[in-house]
Amino acid sequence: MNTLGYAILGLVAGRSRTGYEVSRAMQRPLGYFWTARHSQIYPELAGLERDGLLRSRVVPGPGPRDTKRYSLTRKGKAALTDWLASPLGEEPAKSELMLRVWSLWLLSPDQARRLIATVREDTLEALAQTAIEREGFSPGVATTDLSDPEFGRWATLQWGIAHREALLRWCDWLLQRLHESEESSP
Amino acid sequence: MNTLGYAILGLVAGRSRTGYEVSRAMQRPLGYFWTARHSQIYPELAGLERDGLLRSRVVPGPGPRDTKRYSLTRKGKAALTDWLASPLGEEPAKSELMLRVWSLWLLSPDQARRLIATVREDTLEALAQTAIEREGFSPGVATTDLSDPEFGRWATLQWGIAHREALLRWCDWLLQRLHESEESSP
DNA sequence: GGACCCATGTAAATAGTTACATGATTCT
DNA sequence: AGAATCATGTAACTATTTACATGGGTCC
Repeated sequence: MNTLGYAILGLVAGRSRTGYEVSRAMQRPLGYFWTARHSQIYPELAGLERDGLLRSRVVPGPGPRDTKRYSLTRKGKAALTDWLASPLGEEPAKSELMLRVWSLWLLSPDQARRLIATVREDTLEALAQTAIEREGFSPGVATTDLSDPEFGRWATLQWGIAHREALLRWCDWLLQRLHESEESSP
Repeated sequence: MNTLGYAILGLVAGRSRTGYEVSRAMQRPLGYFWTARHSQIYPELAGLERDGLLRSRVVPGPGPRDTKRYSLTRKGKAALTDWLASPLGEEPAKSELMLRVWSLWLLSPDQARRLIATVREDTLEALAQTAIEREGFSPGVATTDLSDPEFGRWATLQWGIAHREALLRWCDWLLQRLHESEESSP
């Protein structure tokens, strides 16, 4: 079983979904932590059904064609909870931003400042977006009750905010250094 | 050009390196932000040399066999700086931890608490490790001078610390909620 | 009429992991 | 003697992205 499979099971566990709905959730909000394109999702859904972790029923969709709506089987729920409680390995971090920062010394202070300033702007925008998402919750069951299927969305949203706020502070710290560099060696 | 190529150029830009040294740096410290195994690195190095972005000279290594030591060409430096200043897309986030948190409602309060407590412990350990790494700097040129090849390592280390401290606070926040849940529905 | 959303698939290519292969040196 | 580190590569497999393919409905 691969991680994408568990991601899909986690989405379908909360409520039944069509492939298209899974696909949209993998853009946002789950996409903040795990992304996949529809070309990866549809074959994976078929595989999960073949393995008896999901079941589907064909229903007339809102669109022109029939859609398959997937829901979790008992076996699927067991697989998901087993995975949740299993030991968590190291997070394989991939940050193109930090990769660029590693080589920041090759840029002029002004170019470096522009790069970080842009990141700051984008982060600020993303924070405004999360503020909107947060409004969809207040102060519902999900924010206090672990057994609510929305609890995870709430908890990960909180991390999204905390993460971006930390990034914002780091940008400010770095911009401060860069301004100092610019003054001492213009 | 792919991202791995720029990661390698960034490593070789600071000082010449052998494939093995690049490989180790991709475990730590660059590995905190971009990882690659040697099986991916050696072919990529060969490709970068073929494209004229790196040049190598064969030197007798400390080990039994001759090693190729790579350094950046003018063309390679130009490619790297162009990439650094180019528009930065969205960070494709992949966090298995947050993927699990999404489905946390499926676990008992006690199981959930154990998962997050383990993450807390691991984060604390990682922070202790970064503290050791930070000592290698104090208070050298890299911490103030953007033109120092070590500046990026310093700046990314700062982010590593800030990121982990934010994660720690989020764990504490979530554990607080989970204890409340445990009391109200045991 | 054109752009965009709904809706689901397959094919081809690239990126990344795991396993195979080899062999000297240094530490325990 | 056995394990770990140095050192470099290839082969097979899995994961992910990009492109191809199709077509109705809704909004402007």
